[in-house]
This record gives sequence, C-alpha cells and structure tokens, in this order.
Amino acid sequence: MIALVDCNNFYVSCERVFAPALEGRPVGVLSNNDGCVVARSEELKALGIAMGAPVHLIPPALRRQCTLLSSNYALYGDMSRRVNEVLESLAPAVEPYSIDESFLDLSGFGPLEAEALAREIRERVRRETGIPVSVGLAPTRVLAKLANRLAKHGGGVRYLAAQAPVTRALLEALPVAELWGVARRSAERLTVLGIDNAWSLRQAEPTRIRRALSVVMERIVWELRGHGAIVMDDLDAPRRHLLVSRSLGRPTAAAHELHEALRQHVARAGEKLRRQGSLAQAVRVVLRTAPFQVGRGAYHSAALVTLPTPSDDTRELLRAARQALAAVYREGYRYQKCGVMLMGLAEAGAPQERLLAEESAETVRRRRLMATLDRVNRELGRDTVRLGLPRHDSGWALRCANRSDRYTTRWDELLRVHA
DNA sequence: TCTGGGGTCCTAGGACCC
DNA sequence: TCTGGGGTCCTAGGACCC
Repeated sequence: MIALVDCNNFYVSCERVFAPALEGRPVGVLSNNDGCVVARSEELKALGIAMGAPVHLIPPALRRQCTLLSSNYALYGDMSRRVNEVLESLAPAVEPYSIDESFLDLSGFGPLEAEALAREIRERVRRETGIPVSVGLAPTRVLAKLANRLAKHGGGVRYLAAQAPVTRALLEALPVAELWGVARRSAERLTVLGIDNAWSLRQAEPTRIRRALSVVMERIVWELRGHGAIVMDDLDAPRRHLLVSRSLGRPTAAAHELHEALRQHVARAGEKLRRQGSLAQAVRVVLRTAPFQVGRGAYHSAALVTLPTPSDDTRELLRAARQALAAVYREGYRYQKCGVMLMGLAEAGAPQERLLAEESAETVRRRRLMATLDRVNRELGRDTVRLGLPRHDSGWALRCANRSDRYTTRWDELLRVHA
C-alpha cells in the first residue's frame, strides 16, 4: 500500500497559519518577481483565477477582491519540514516528493488499517503544524495520486483499489492527460493510438506502449493495473547539476547589471554546492531576453567555462562565470533573465579522506574561508557577508512587494507580529 | 510596464574505440 | 562495385513534475 499525503493549497495554508484573518478569503501566492499566481485558496479558485495566471492580466476589479502575496520560500520550506517530521513520527517510511507532497510506503497495511492511519495523520498534521492535508491510498503511486485527488473533493482520505468496478468507472471517465506523468505531448501521441481515457491506457499492451512512446509510459500502464513500477529517486541524493536563475526585476541591456545579478546567483549556487558537499567541474551562464519577445529582439544563449580543477570556491566559480558571461553577452538586447548552472558535480572527498590527503596550505585556507562565509550567512542571515560590493537599490533586484514575514526562521520577523 | 524556478529521466545521435 | 559490426560514453533536447 502506498499513501500520498498532499498539503491542501500549501503556500496559502502556510500564510493562513500566521495570518488567520486570511481564512475564508480569496488568497493567492505569486511566483518570484510577483509574476503569476502559483497557489490559490478555494475562494480564489471560485473567482475563476487560473493556476499560473499572469497577475497583470487579472482584471483590476477582480484583483481588488483578493489578497495576493509575494512568495515566502523560507516560510514554506520550514513548514514543509515540520509536516514531514509529523509524518515520520507516524509512518514507517516517508519519501518526500515535493515541497507539499510525500509518499508513504505502507507495505503490509490493509485498506482499513491504512485508512485509520491516514485519518490520524490528517488530524496530527493539522494540530501540530496548522496545515490541512489530504491522503490518497492505493496499491501504486499513480493510483495513489488519483485517490488523493478524490480525497481533496471530500473526506480528506480516500482508498482506491486496483480491481474494483468503481475504479474502472473512474478511469473510464478520466481523460488520459489528467494522469500523473501524462502531459500534452504524450496525450496527443496516445490519442493517435486510439487511447484517450485512463482505462483504455490501462488495457493497452505494455510493450506496444513502450515502442510507441517510452518506458516511462509503459510504467504508467503497469501502475494503473496495480503493479508498482515507479521507484522514487532519493531526494537526499546529491544533485548532478545545480541551477540558480532569476528574472530581473526589469529588463536591462547593461552588462554591469547582469554581472551584479549573476554574482548573487553564483554566491547562492556556491552555498548550495557546499551544502551538498560537491565540487563543480564547469560553470554555465545562461542569458535570455523575454520569452514573449520574438524576432530580431530575441536572444537566448549560454556559454560554458570549464574550471581548471573541480572546485566549490565561490571566487573560482565567479571567475569562470565572468568569462562565460563575456562569451555569451551581446550588446543591444534587453535581457530579462540570467542564470548560472554548475555542471558535472562530483562528491568532494569525505572529510576523513581529506585529512589523510596531502593538502596545500592554500587549499585549507580556501575551505576555511568558504565554511566561515556559509556559517556567518546561515546564522546572521543571508548576504550578511558577500563577495564584492553590495548594491541594494539595483533595478534588477527581484520584485516581491507583498511578502509575509519569515515567522518560523527569523525571530526578528516573528516579533513584528506583536509590534 | 508587468508572464517563475528548479529539478529529473529518457532517447537519439555523434564521437570514438577495437 | 564496393563501403563491418558492435560497443561505450557524452551531450542536447524533449517531456514531465511541482
């Protein structure tokens, strides 16, 4: 048995925990740069505002009725951790899947036992974190995903058996594109094969599906039949590459502004790299104009610079990023986004190995510097210490006009609640 | 004026080798 | 007239997820 625990309207729910006045009101949370709506309360959905809707396209009259908040990832990340803590205290094996969902491996559980546990999970998570969750139960992940959707529409807990008339009816009524793992492209190709609902996909010959589409789709067929075929990748496993990129607050053609934005991205990427204990072999810089810009004004390119030796030193990453930027930058375009990607990540030697290895004084100094930098920034707040000159008033900086306080990770901001 | 960010896996095709 | 066969590794691009 697999359970999928999914937080309801997660970002909005996080905001409501600390601002109960938002309860019952249409509330949305915006993407970075306050660009589009990425989370909606039920009340906001009822107003007809779509997932991903660009804010500037929402009619002003409608906009005045709702509360639209900038995203506050420090808060959501911490709340997500708390939810998983509760899950871990109740379930034998938890596999976090995204910031607001976790699969639970309930091998050996029967439907009744699983439902009882699911109800307890709902109650405990709600009581201990304030976040409402729904639980879907089924023999496989694809079916658990579906069960979760049903749970959201009532009751909060739902079990779906692989072999049951109700499951068949459900799958027959479900367009294939609404399945987890099937999006527009695959749906189109399935339609050509005469497969347009989830039941006909389930009845299809797996090898035929593999030939016509891919092994990924074949696994979905098996999952629909009740045979587990999808294994979760370990989210704790070190990443193979790592990307930090942001839209600029406003487009710019100025190389020095891109350079400044990039410097911040590289600093962030370096922190992430050291946190997972890896070294990067190369640095790639990506630059582009607005995606809606077409024709002569459009530009989208990247440049890769290989490091002399694999490194996790922000200064070396910066040097490479500077070269890459120079290679990719073209005058006369208004750039909307830039990013840095660290490639070819490999594990740095384990600390014990490092002790045994011959290390130059310079290497040791370098690592101490980076470790200190990370610690200061972790304990005293991001960007307390930075490489290069700080510029706080830059036009390229991210817009987030309406962000709530970081209640759970910053004492100073929590205390503001009572100020 | 204003449309997110960060990942994964799979596949096809090229380079290279014996 | 003829132009091997098969393997590995790497990369770019497609598709999908939240």
